Amino acid sequence: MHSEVVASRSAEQRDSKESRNGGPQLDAVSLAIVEQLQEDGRRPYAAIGKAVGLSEAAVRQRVQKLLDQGVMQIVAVTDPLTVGFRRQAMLGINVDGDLDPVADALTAMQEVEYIVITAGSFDLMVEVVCEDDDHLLEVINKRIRTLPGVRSTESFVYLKLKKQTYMWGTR
Amino acid sequence: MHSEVVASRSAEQRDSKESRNGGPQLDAVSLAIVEQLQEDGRRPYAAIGKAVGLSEAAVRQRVQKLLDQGVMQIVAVTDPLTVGFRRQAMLGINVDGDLDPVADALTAMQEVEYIVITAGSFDLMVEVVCEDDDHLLEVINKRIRTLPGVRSTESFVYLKLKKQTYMWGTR
DNA sequence: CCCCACCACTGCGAAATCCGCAAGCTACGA
DNA sequence: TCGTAGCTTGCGGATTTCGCAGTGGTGGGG
Repeated sequence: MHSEVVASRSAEQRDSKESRNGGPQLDAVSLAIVEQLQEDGRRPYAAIGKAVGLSEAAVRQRVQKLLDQGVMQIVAVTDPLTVGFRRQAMLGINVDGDLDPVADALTAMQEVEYIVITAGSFDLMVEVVCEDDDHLLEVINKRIRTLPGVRSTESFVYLKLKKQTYMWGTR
Repeated sequence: MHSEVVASRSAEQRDSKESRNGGPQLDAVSLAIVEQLQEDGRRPYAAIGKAVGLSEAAVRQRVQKLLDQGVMQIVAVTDPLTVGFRRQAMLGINVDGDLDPVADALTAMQEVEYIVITAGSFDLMVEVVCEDDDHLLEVINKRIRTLPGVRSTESFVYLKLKKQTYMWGTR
């Protein structure tokens, strides 16, 4: 029993160091736990334990640690349009010099819910959620385009959200 | 008691019909429930009930309905890089003619986790999650660019995820 | 080599939560 | 007037959560 996913920490742990990108690397068991919670964020610990081959308490500890470390978050996600935010857009941004100051300033804005540094014809791609056109205009024109370092922006206003999934892993 | 969020169904419900965009519109109470679960997807029903002014049973019923209707989902979200998917990209796509066939084909691909129809110099923006460069190349080049109707694509490979939030509402 | 600290896991009992169900109430529309 | 829909209260049993004590393995330090 308890053999479905063998931790085998000694074999898996070859690169357990912090990989340069950010968070710590996950072993096979934590990965399996994340997958379970990607299917259903409210799944009970005992059920997860059964699936990954761990006791209920162990799962609880791991989940708590994953949450504390910020590796994952368990939340409700919706289509913002349904929740009363009627204007949403993706912005492509080009920056002069260091990206970080701009990225940090954007992080501080609550209307900005998603920020990625990219390779390609944009340096940054950010997603903004606004209440209406006026709000969107203000955020883009007054708050983002005026940030020091921002050279140019291009806007893609959302017309319809077609798909939104969180089940990589489940393949 | 039970006065923090007054439902006042008669006043709120002016536009309760299906708005053209998709899901049904939410009243103030369901909105408050969603906000609670955006902060913590595992928050107990009783606590939510206290916060929004509803009984535990009523919250349970509403949450179940919201899940069934697909208005929201309660899931774990992570940075894919942490979970072993080492290549991720945003694609801007331009399409000849009707967008829907292309959007539907993309929806069927499990590597595509996010699809939006946009106004601007792209018709579609999609986010893809892949295991490595080979995988990414195959998805873009062999599976997406060959779809009938796809005129052109532009890729923005992710270098670093800087922010990811799900707490609109909480403002 | 022993000892000890540390960490992750297990097992268990108590408390809290979940869940289904029933009865009663109100608002609303046919 | 009747029926429906949604909420509330109350309840009990099953399940889950949570804290804590105990165990086993691993890696120093003496």
